[in-house]
Amino acid sequence: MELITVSKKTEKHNPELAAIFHQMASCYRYLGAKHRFRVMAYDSANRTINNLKNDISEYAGKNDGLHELKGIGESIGEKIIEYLHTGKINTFDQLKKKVPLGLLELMDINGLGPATVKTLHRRLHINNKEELIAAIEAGKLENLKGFASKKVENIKRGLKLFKQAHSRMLLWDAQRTGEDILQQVLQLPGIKKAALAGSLRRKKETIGDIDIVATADKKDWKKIVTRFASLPQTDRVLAKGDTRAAIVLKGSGTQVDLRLVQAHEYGAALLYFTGSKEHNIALRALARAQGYKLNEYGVFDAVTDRKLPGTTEEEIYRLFDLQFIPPELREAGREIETARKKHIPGLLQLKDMKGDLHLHSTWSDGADEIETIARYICKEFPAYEYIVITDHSPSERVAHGLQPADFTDLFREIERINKKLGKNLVKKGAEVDILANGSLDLPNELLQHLDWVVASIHSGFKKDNTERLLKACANKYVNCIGHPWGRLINRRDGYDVDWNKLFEILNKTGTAIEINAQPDRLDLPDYLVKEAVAAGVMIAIGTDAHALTQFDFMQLGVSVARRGWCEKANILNTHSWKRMEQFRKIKLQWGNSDKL
DNA sequence: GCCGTTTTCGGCCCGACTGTTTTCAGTCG
Ligand SMILES: Nc1nc2c(ncn2[C@H]2C[C@H](O)[C@@H](COP(=O)(O)OP(=O)(O)OP(=O)(O)O)O2)c(=O)[nH]1
Ligand SMILES: [Mg+2]
Ligand SMILES: [Mg+2]
Ligand SMILES: [Zn+2]
Repeated sequence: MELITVSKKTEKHNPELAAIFHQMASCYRYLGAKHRFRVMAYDSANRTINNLKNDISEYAGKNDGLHELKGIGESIGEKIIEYLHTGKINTFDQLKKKVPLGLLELMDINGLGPATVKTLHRRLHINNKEELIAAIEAGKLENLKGFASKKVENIKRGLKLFKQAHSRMLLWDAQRTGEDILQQVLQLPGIKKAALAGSLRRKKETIGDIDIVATADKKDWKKIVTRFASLPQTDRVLAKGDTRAAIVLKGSGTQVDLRLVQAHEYGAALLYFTGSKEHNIALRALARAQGYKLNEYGVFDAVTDRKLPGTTEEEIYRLFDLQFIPPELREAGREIETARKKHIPGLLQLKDMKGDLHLHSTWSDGADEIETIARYICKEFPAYEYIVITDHSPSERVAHGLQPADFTDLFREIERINKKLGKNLVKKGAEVDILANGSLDLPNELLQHLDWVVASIHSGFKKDNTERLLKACANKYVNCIGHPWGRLINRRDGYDVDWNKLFEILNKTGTAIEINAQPDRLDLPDYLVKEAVAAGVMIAIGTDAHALTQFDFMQLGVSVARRGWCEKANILNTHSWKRMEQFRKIKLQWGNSDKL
């Protein structure tokens, strides 16, 4: 236990500070085109701060700590310091005097941008949503130039929809819907090729809409767009033109964007529609600097406008002397400069996975018998060399956690099944609860007989849980910290963790950290995976499956790892069980030694 | 506002669709 030093109470400025910069960006967007680069700058600062490993004060405390962050320079850096000292940013206070904050909310309504909102404010003195609704009801918009019937109708609908504003979809759900719509698009007469693009192709943890790019002969486009707009699931058509259409699906209200190009433009179109927006802008700026023009139709000589050969994404990247950048890395990070240096890693692939390290059976709250699971894995995941049964520990009462005494029977059952299978596929494990004081829910005398121990927190989400996690790491039988952040996407924020400290101790003790692949967990999240790997921590991917179909969640775990820039070697369960045992042995040796 | 294999100043993407226009601004991808 000498490892555990009291970690400083983690301060928490990031969410509020990021929100301020987001609002400042919106204010400048409202104030007009002359501020458009400032808008990009504040948006970028907002993104950066929302994806930090540590609290911003940690970076501010270090020399150049702030400047090393992407999108934070002289001016925003000073504002961060000001905020940390005074709790306010003077420039923001000034902005708020110029731009009523209610107007920012109006700009979030579909179809309302800065120009429209400015007119409403200037001419009708509208300051917020309520006043806009009242003005519409009073018929005040009808006399306004530029606000004819259709526009007013659109605003009304936007206001109504805004009330039922829904959260972003989980990646898993969006993939199912996306595949479904994609199949229907592929059936449309004239379609040659079609693929999912946008955030879905980049495998972001949440998805705003479904983007599909397709190829067809130009003569067929009109027909295709019409057929697409009248798909059985179509609730409403948002836009319908010569080359693209957007619909809203019945029930879910999910938006689907379809973009058509000719066959030879496919690579450029896929590149465009995959994004991200920031990646596109950076690529296009690079193209321009090299005397080219890049758009969704291809690469063109900026002077002659002649199209350069090259029809695939790979060829387009190569034209700019860049390595191919996998979609998962195309965000607003440093992927382009990395590709220029040819340092893009060979990312983890699904086929690299050799086993599942987190799953539940009927011995606690899983739906299936261990034997059923084992047979299913043999059939559906023949590449797996091991699966670890990690049922819950006693304190998880609702999940029917196992009592220590139950493990004798459990071991016997696992041995029986392995014998029947003729191979040691099934390993003995547990997901042991980390109790409020950081101690474990099962005794060491039991843990020492397990092949793999996942320790995780299932209570006390409101406080800083670093100490509890560190204490669990200090147990030589704990091999992995499960769902380390404890967040549930769209439902519950993760608890506070001093990630620096945790990564350091994980590394020192030889403990792995989990990517829990449940669709609403994806925990660790991608940006922390990257940081963990940089800190030398090994990653373990577990589906946390509670039913047979959930073993497919492994692909989500792999997606998170890829977005965290992971190679095969960074992931523990790409290795043979022999290597896994070595990993465990090193920790045992550490545990038996003087521990530094 | 930020940023830098060429630039510590002068760049920071480019095109489709809508609604209202008499020739295009605004918004979105
Ligand atoms: N060049 C360029 N491309 C853009 C711009 N906005 C969007 N795109 C491209 C890149 C995006 O990934 C793609 C789809 O746009 P979306 O608005 O659906 O964004 P995306 O799918 O990335 O995220 P989402 O989860 O839908 O919010 O279109 C832009 O302003 N410029
Ligand atoms: Mg999208
Ligand atoms: Mg879209
Ligand atoms: Zn759990």
